[in-house]
Amino acid sequence: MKKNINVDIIDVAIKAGVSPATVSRSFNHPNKVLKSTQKRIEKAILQTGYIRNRAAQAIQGKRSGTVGLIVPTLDNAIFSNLIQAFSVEIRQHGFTMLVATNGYDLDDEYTLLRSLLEHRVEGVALIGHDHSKETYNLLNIRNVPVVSMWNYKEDSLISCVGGENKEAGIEIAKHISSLGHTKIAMAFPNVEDNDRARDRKIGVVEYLNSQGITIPEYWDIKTEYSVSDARYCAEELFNKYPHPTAIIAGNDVIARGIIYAAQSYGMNVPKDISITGIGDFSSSESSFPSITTIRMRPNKVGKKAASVLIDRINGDREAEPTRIKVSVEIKSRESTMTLKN
Amino acid sequence: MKKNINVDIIDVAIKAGVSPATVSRSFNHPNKVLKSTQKRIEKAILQTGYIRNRAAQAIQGKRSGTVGLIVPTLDNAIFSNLIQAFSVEIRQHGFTMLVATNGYDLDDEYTLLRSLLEHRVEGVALIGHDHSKETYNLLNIRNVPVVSMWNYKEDSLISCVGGENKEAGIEIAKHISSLGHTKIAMAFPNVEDNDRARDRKIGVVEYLNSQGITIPEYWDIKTEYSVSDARYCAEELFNKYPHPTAIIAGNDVIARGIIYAAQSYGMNVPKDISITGIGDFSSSESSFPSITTIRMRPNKVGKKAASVLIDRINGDREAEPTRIKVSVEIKSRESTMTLKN
DNA sequence: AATAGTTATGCAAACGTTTTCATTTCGTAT
DNA sequence: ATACGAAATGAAAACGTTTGCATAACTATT
Repeated sequence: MKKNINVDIIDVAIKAGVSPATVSRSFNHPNKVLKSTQKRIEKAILQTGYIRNRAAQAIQGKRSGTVGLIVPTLDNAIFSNLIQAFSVEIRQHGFTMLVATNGYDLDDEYTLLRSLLEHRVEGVALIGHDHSKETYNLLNIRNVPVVSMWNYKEDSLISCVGGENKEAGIEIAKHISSLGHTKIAMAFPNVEDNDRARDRKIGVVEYLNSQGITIPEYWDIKTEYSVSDARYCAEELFNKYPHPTAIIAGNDVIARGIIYAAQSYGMNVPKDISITGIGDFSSSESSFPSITTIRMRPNKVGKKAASVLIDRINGDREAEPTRIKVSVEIKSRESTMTLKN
Repeated sequence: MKKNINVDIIDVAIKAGVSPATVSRSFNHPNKVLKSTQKRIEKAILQTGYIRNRAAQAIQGKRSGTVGLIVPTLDNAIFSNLIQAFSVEIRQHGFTMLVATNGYDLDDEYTLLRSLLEHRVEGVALIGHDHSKETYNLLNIRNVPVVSMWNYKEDSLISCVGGENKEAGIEIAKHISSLGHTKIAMAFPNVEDNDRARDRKIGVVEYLNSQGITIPEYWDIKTEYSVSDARYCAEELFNKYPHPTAIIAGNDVIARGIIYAAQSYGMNVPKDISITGIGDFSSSESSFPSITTIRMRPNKVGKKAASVLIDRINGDREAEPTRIKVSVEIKSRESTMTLKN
């Protein structure tokens, strides 16, 4: 078996009877080379099994053809819709995606960003607005095209695409309150270093307060971003009395964990207790009961963020951040109902 | 704000009062350079804000510091445990991961593989063993270190790490059959181009046949890999009579969709119907009811696959494929019970 | 038929590293 | 002190592209 590891642009050029420059042009400026020459080059590529070397291209200081993505974790429905949509869109434009996960650790994020920049990604996508000072600094100094996904912020330092999480919190609180609930619990993850969750929580609390409802500390549950931990925490809650008549969860994954807990305790959702999520992940509509939640349109956010990033890569490096607000919307489904008394 | 986009190794060298060669060595062979010189170089790096250029490194034909990963989709719990584990392990060894999704399209996969090779990934990870002839050919010709995840195959063409999916099918069928069920339905995705699902299904069918049980065609359900489609397909099934007393799903996601369907039809799982998954994804244990399934250890597979790939990258290019079988194991949980008659 | 304008191609100099080989420096044994 | 080997460093060639500039080959205009 012939191993053609080392065929380069020169071999192709020779085979096709042209200069390396022409081969290069046929990749990067196809309109600058004669159709017939292109044919010959293509044939030579096939014959030699040539695969162009992007590293050699990237070294020119031009395009590397990659963008970087840093997410807290891949192992969670929260981001998977978003990332998938982002990935598809980015590829449509000929980019390949470098992915790194930081496990919600902002220092780690900085290291990863550096590593991505070493690979000369043309742009970077991040989640949310909580990033370390070093991260922001580096992005700024190197003038990296960047977009933050998931959370809209009108005075963000960098471009962003997302919903207004505080508004999401308000909307869901409004919904629950309008159903007559006053004995309400909350289940959120640690909001430090996590602006998405923080804004949502603030929205919930502020709205409820404005309605004269306060959430006692023993109903302010801290949980991880996982079904299992949410279930566990909810069971802890159900072991004690009194029970709330509604629980507002920080996202759909947590909501699902709580619903499982309730069901395993023999409660009926929503008859015995109403439970809400935020996010509207892909399985929330088809679960049983389907989850009342706030639609944050992860697919739209992912896709839109990709195109914002690409625009920034191709466009004016000095432009003001692009900020796109994706509207949020209440999805009233089976997991909530009017308080019976 | 000073924009230091273009600081290179030479600038650092000058600042540190050494030659570029020494700076390079301090990255790649730190033991070959004096401690005191290293200190000076590090200081110069900090002062200049230098970020090394991996593209320029990769061009030497040496290390690019990246590995490629091609998965059908990111938007699914099936792969997320796996990928997360893979990603963490790969990074531990200083690699960055290029990710591409092919949407279960094998031609697309080939294109993506080419694109990854353009970026000179040092190795590639794929899912399963169903790949196009061109893909296998390219991997072979270029002698790319490669590992296939998720499915063990004793005569695989490439290295692999995974469980034996046929065995998984047999085990789950054995479980259901041992509970006394004979009226059994199946719900699998399209098994063409998907060896994982195909092997599982074969295992199920063969074992049941050996017990004298056959699955009628109207109980052989085709579904997509999603909660919503699985739920929809199951509802179609429940609309007709007779009902099976057990349903074997191709994986946990499908099982979950079926459970929702059953619950929404007022059935109790497992009292009215037993439902099984395959895979043991992270939320299967904490859902309600928890899902009886076959543990395929996605975390272990991902982690192990990463280390196999790295070994191959660093090791003998001509070695026989490494094949690691990760044992499968039945997890009997709440979604199944003995047939009551 | 001569000229100007266009288009296609080639030449050669970059791009930012790594590495081989040569040289210098240093420590140590005589 | 001197010589020797080892360790640290530098000089320069290489890696595989891209691109500005120059040239050659056409086309269209008069």
